[in-house]
Amino acid sequence: MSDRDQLAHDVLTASRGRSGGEQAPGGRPTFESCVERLATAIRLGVYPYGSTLPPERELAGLLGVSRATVREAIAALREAGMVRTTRGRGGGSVVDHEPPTPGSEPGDPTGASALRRPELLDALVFRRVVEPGACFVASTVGRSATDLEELRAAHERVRSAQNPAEHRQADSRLHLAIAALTGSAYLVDAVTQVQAAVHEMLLAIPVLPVNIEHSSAQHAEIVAAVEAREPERARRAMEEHCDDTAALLRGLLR
Amino acid sequence: MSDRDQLAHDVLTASRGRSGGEQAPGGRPTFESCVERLATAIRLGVYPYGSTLPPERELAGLLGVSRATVREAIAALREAGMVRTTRGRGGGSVVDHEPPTPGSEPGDPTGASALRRPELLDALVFRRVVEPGACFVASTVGRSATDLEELRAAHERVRSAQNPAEHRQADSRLHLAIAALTGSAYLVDAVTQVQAAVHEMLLAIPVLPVNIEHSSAQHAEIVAAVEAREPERARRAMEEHCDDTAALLRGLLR
DNA sequence: GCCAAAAGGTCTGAGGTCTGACCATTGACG
DNA sequence: CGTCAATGGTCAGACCTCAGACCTTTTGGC
Repeated sequence: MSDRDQLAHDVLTASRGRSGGEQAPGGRPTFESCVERLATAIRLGVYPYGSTLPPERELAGLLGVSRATVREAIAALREAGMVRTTRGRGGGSVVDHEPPTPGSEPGDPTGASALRRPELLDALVFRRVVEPGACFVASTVGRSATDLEELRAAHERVRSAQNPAEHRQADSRLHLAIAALTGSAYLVDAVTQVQAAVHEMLLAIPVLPVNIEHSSAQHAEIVAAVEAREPERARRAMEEHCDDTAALLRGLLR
Repeated sequence: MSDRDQLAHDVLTASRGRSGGEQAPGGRPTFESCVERLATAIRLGVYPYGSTLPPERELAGLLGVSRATVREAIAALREAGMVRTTRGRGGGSVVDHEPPTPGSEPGDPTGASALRRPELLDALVFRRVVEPGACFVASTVGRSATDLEELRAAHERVRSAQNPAEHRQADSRLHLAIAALTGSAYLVDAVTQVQAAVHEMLLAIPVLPVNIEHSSAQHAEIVAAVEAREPERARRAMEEHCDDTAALLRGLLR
């Protein structure tokens, strides 16, 4: 199993969306959580645009559900325009470019997420703990050459992103790559959750080029510290990165 | 909703046991996760010995499942000897003293948990990130007087514990109380997970009085730092505490 | 060009879970 | 001392999910 597959496994295994504690009363938690986990994995760049999702039978194993449920989830993604499915050998579901605002609720996203705002702000607190911690651990544990390769590739993808959407996805992917360096499924799970929340928040605010530049400088420092195996420096750098992002989000979301 | 109820909500909402990614093929993930979450909440001292669990209808809401499933889960706990159930007004399920080794599998726990050892060791890594982070946050955010009262009460319970089992439970409760200080459901969730893992590991090794003494000194320092609102000091103290516990566990579990 | 492998598409019976209502028991309160 | 509200106990129908086999389509390799 390659590193990418391992990361995919961890991300797909990540806790279902914290919908406030209670599950949907409709009575179909499994199907909905599958849709959410797959959509999150795609949005966070685990399966980039144009790539092919694993076969349904494999996804069923990764997600821990039956193939029938996976199929329903993929059908939902297909209806949402996130994937295209073809049959036969070499076929599968390829990730399509996400439409601008395909949201199931046509209402404005800010209004819809008003109920989730406390949870999203909580995610920022959690992130300030988890991501710097992941940087610290990533700077101490032994990591394979392929792991480091993944890290550099993810960093490069962030720097060469052509548009905000691409940058956003590559950014998430970089943060996940750092977490994956630790080899801790718990940490990857936690970072997946916070990145999903951050992603959702960033979609709701305007992204300025100055923000991206600032972010890129911090990314460089973080990656350098992790590669140099300097735990304290890596943690500090990620703390600053989280603080700045959090300040931006807290300011623009209120 | 009181602080205690809020904590109960967070703990019960915590992610289901990370059974390695895949769910039990038997096909009853919900029921089993209910049993595990309730048992964890009891073991971690959210519902101390002799206290009464919330009514079934309320638990159903907290756990996000139907009352029928809650009833099955409580029935399982009853068969395991963890609770006693009485009917009528003022009745309910009261937490009974846990029998020494009621485990569903009569096999030795070490052998049974051999498969989970990588996950348990991973929990130690995650803990080293999450608990110090919770201490840091708890030392920065505003906390209510009742929150601080909870903290002091939990600390006092640890110090006055009469036997190892009681000490173990009070210790978990103290760590949860610190996490609850942050007001972050994510952090409480994470600490719940790591405490459940730590609890499981500590049950498998002999506990020496010298370990408890060492631990108590660190607890005092941690609580003092949190109360004094010194984030760096609190984090550092908890890091040491986690490192020492981890060293003990890693040494005795291999 | 043929064929086997790889993928999605379909079906069926069994079993788990949810919703919602109703019954039975008991103690708190007037 | 009686009432009744709170609590556990029970049931039925609908829906969801699972497992596994089988079919259909497509393509890569011989």
